[in-house]
Amino acid sequence: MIATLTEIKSQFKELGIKSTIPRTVIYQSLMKFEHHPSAEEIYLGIQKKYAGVSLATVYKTLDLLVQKGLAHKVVTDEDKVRYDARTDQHIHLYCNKTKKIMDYEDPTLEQIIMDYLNKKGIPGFNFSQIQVNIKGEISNKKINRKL
Amino acid sequence: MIATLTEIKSQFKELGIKSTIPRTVIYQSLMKFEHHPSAEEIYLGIQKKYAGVSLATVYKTLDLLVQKGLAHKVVTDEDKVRYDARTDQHIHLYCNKTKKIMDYEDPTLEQIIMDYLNKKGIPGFNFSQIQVNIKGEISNKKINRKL
DNA sequence: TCTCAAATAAGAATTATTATTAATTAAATG
DNA sequence: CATTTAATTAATAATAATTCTTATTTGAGA
Ligand SMILES: [Mn+2]
Ligand SMILES: [Mn+2]
Ligand SMILES: [Zn+2]
Ligand SMILES: [Zn+2]
Repeated sequence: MIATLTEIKSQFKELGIKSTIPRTVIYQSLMKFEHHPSAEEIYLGIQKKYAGVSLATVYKTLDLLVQKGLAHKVVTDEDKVRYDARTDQHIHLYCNKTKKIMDYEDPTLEQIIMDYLNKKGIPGFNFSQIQVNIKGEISNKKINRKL
Repeated sequence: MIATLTEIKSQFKELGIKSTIPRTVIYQSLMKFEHHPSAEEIYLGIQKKYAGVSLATVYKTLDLLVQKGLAHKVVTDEDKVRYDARTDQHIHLYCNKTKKIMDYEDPTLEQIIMDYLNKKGIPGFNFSQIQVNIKGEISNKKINRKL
């Protein structure tokens, strides 16, 4: 999950992304976050390691990563976009209380939904991706979940 | 689906919402929209029938409706919240091309998911609502779908 | 009808994000 | 390795959505 600098650079090269220090730092930071950070969180998180990166660059780089398929946007009903270094199909748990967004692995459920939709189809609509968001509240018993 | 003014007023009274002209007009407008409008769309749509309502009032009223359970927010990766007069469980189709959000009825699929989750549970999480968003593109064959 | 707490209009303020532009930098080339 | 140059960045201005402030208006109850 956390890639080395060399790996990132070759990944960038493959995708035709010019490799710069801000870009590698931002991408590494996004991957290291244990939750789904906003642009500002990444901006702040970076300052220790690489002060001087501007917020605009963070935004532009995140956009680039999204466009090149290295990251996904995650939206909530707050006015702030979050980013996700995971781009494979997975489910998000939204906690109404803490406002945290957690990854939830359930390949079986995803498969059930996909099988159903692939068999049935949606008249007049060509679907390419399904998104399952589950809202609720973290319950007292602590589970070590990826935020 | 489209309620009469008297119905709206009694609905408001039940929920402890003071009935005012802006509120009833905004709520009626939201219900009449065949798609999932933004605050500004409602603001503009209202002007014919009731000019003079301010945009701030539209925002405040929509927030109130959401809080009282008469409307839901619908978010997209654009920086603009949409509103939905439907508050029952239903699926949304997001068209990447037209950016339209359509309601999709599939009680069977919803039931399958609910059954699965209710049986299995999510460790450490108390879920209250699931949201299924299906992304893709409207296909050429025209289907009369609720936007 | 009168009263008054609650709601509204108008516009200022805030916040997240995007655009502009001059300076910097990374890759390609010799 | 030094040079070239197009792409990237920092700084900051601009924009767009939403929220806040406050003086005025309004609707529900007495
Ligand atoms: Mn915005
Ligand atoms: Mn905003
Ligand atoms: Zn995720
Ligand atoms: Zn809907």
